[in-house]
Amino acid sequence: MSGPAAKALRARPVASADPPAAPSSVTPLKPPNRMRRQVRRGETLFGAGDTFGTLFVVRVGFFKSLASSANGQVQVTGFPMVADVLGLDGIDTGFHQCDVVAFDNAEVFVLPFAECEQWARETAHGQRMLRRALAREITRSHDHMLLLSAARAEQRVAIFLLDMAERHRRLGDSRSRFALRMTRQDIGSYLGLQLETVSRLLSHFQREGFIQVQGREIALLDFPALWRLSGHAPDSHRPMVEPILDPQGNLTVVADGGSGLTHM
Amino acid sequence: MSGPAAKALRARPVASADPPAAPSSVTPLKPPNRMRRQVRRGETLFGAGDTFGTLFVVRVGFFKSLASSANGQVQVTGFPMVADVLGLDGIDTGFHQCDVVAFDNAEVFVLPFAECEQWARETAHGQRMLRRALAREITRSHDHMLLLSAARAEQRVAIFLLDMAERHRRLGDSRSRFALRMTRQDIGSYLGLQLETVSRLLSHFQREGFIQVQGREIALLDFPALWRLSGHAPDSHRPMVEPILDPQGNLTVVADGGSGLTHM
DNA sequence: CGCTACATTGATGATTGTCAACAAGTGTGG
DNA sequence: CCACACTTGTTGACAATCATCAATGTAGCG
Repeated sequence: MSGPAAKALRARPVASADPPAAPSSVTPLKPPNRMRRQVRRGETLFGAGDTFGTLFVVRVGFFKSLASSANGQVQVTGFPMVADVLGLDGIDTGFHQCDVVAFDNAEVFVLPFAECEQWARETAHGQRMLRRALAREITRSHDHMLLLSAARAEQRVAIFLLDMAERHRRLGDSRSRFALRMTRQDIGSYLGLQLETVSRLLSHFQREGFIQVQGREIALLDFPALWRLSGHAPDSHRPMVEPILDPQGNLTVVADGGSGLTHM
Repeated sequence: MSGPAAKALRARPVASADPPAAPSSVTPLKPPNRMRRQVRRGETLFGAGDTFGTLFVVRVGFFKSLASSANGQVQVTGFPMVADVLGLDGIDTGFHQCDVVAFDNAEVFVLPFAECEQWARETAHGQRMLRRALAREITRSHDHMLLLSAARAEQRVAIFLLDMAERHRRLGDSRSRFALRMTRQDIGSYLGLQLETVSRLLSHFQREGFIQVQGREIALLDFPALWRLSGHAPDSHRPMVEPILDPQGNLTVVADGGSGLTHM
């Protein structure tokens, strides 16, 4: 799967870059727009047990990631969407730990991990990007653990809705009207609740006038009320650092020397 | 709070190591045994909001790590013990997200992060170690999320006991008799339960003859029963890759050229 | 010795899971 | 085009788990 650069690079861990000589001192990650992959609705991008070789960045579409425990239980661990990084869970063991499934027809950038490693080795920026992608996953998990152990169902659903709203806002969509791509069961699994509980609470929120639901179409009508239910402050979302996709949907890959030049 | 090395290193992120020049072409991580730090019982190794500058590896002692949410809730996210890596949560933002508190008088290796970065940049092994430390944290979080959302109280406590047993075994202690360092409340917080529930279940397990409890002294008497309760297979623990401490309690830092030489 | 923190146990109730019925939407094939 | 199966979502009734409140016991520590 990884390009021809892969094995050549693994062999010589440090050293100067080898293939077509780079114009500047540092080879950028690659022309990323060439390396894409289509994933059709319902298809898995990768599955638990697959050998790990590449990272992915979502370019179009929505996904769910599923972790399964030793005893065979399956849980939704996240809903990756545009600009999210996928595949980090495979770095540790060399095999993916999660299934990642597309809700829609989707498209991802494919980043052979060997190239990412090289990039990280040769540029301070690359190193930072890779590390942050990993570290952000950690903080995200911690946040979610807190939700799962310390919040009541009402809080969880409110937090979920606000999180989805915030993520849509960041992508330039409306934060108050959007379509959920996942089923109530997916939401329940993600939040550690039964699907009936999710459904009931959505109905309840609607009766109270906080939201409007019709199937998977959601409109958030009363953010202050949802914030109150969630127990969080209005601005309590973690800051976004160094977005991975530019507004045009291209990968931002920054060379080392310059101070923030965006490559494409 | 972090030692004197911290700010000096933050200032010069890359560059060659500063103190005594390294003999070989690749500077090993450092003479690690010199960089240690004592933490007294009840002291915090670092706290949420502290500027991140160093990683730590536990050499002696037991800790708890605490995450706090935006709304002020606090949860125990883990019980680091010997050979565990601490401080990874600060990489993302540059500030620590957790408090880490010592249960006993403890001692940690101090790894200035700038040196870790350099090590990771210059050696394939270093890169792998850092990445794996991060990635393992991710898989650990996923496992814990599964526990928090999908397991019943009885399961959670059984899993907790088996996990503690396994970790003690790996450190060369008895896996069937050990002392819990944390309070019932800490356990409850970690497992997403109330302290009374933990206490009740421990008593219950004892009545059934699965364990023997007296305060914090625990003896596991019937592993098959606990495995059954936990819903896991006997061997369901993730494999250990490349231990960070050797049997003598020294950091294993491997230079790039050799194929597994242990430094000290 | 008494204070304090920690642990155990019981009684009670709230939250949420479970079971079940039904409605609405979607796609398939006759 | 309609009947049909199938998935998803909603709502209700009920039960179980676990949290809460409270009382008591115990161990460490000045």
